[in-house]
Amino acid sequence: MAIRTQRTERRADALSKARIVEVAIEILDAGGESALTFRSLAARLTTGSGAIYWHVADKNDLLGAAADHVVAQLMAEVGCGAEPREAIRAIALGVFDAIDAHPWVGSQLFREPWRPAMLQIVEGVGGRLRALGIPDRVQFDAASALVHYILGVAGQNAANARLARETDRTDRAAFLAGVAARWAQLDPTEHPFVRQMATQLREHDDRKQFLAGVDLILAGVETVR
Amino acid sequence: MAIRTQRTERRADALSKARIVEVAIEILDAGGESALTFRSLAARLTTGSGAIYWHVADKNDLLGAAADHVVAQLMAEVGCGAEPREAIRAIALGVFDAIDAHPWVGSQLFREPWRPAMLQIVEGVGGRLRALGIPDRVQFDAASALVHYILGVAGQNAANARLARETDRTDRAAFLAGVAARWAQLDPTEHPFVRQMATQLREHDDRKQFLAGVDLILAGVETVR
DNA sequence: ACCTGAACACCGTTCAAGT
DNA sequence: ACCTGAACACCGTTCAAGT
Repeated sequence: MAIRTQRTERRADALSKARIVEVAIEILDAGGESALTFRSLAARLTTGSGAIYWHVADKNDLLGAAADHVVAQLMAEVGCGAEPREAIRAIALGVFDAIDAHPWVGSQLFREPWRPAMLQIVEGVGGRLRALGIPDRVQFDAASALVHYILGVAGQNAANARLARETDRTDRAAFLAGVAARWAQLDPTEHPFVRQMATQLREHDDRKQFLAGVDLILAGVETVR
Repeated sequence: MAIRTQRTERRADALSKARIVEVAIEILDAGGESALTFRSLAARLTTGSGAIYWHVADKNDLLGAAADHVVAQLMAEVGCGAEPREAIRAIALGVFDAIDAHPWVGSQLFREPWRPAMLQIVEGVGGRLRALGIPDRVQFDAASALVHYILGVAGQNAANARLARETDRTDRAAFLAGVAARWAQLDPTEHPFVRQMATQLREHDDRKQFLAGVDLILAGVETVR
């Protein structure tokens, strides 16, 4: 029974929360939120599904830790630019691009506002607003507005990515073109604006439009300075 | 076997999509997203779980239809105020209050941007922006910014409500106080802004802050007019 | 045409049993 | 201390069978 004893021998790469999160991110990136199950994760880690619970409280904790890891990495890459406005833009774009690469993060950011992911984003944006030297009251309103706007786009992109996967229109441009086509067919008297927006949606750069929204809020902040 | 024949007799209130959605909303409001299952729904409708599939494609369709119903009602109540800026504020507050009453709607708004719920919000906001007579380009950026901001707050409130239910801190004020307490205990050198924000969070009116965000974006729009 | 409810193929989570 | 994997209590969805 040499095979048997070898099988149960202690593995070289012992299980750890870091390793579990790492593999979880790989599964999420490859197959979306529905692909991550304790069974698929255990199979990839060549262990039992129950073993994961020794390192992770539950699935919520696992998803939260995975999102924290992605956001921590992105915030480290953003660094601390000199000019506050530019730094805020960099953070916003960093989150946008991170959700583009890991769509499932978008829906995770909302859960548990005391998690590192959310705290880092709020601190990153709010700290730069404080550096702008605007009144306290405005600081909090502006930080809240910017973070909620970023979350909103993140959540929408996450949902779109899920739908794109289901429809087999893998890339974002093709998916948005599909949405535009639907919008364009709406009743002109009931939805004149959405119809007009559809033509824009077909050829627009949504990353650029995202940044335009950030600038719009920042411009509003200057107003009440 | 009189009982048996009576049991299988056709009910007075026949099943319909409208009736299914109505009861689904009741369950969602009472017990949150996790309370709605085809089994619980079938029990409340005194029918088999399979019967629901005759009127509804799947759970996604059911949740979407429920959210559409709530949003349609709220948009009807908002009406069409004279001044565009006031109308946008009214729509935003309408969505905010609707999610306060039906938190599960918050996470549903993201899914399928061609659903009536999303279309009505985009049209409502965008149409009023057009009435302001600003350039096309700015109109679309502003509509995108406003809708994504509203969605972001909606999603966050939905997540908070779910957490509040799990923690038994049913009302929003108590939940936010709990978040504030956590934030206040953070490391002052790592999270100076979030710590300062915590004291604000404890006693602030988040409905008012939500409106302040809308005004901030509208002020930004005036800038590029 | 519409409804019934058992059956199927999954989940997350637990836990006695192992090393 | 850490891992294993069967078992439990659920899900959404399907579908033969009924009226």
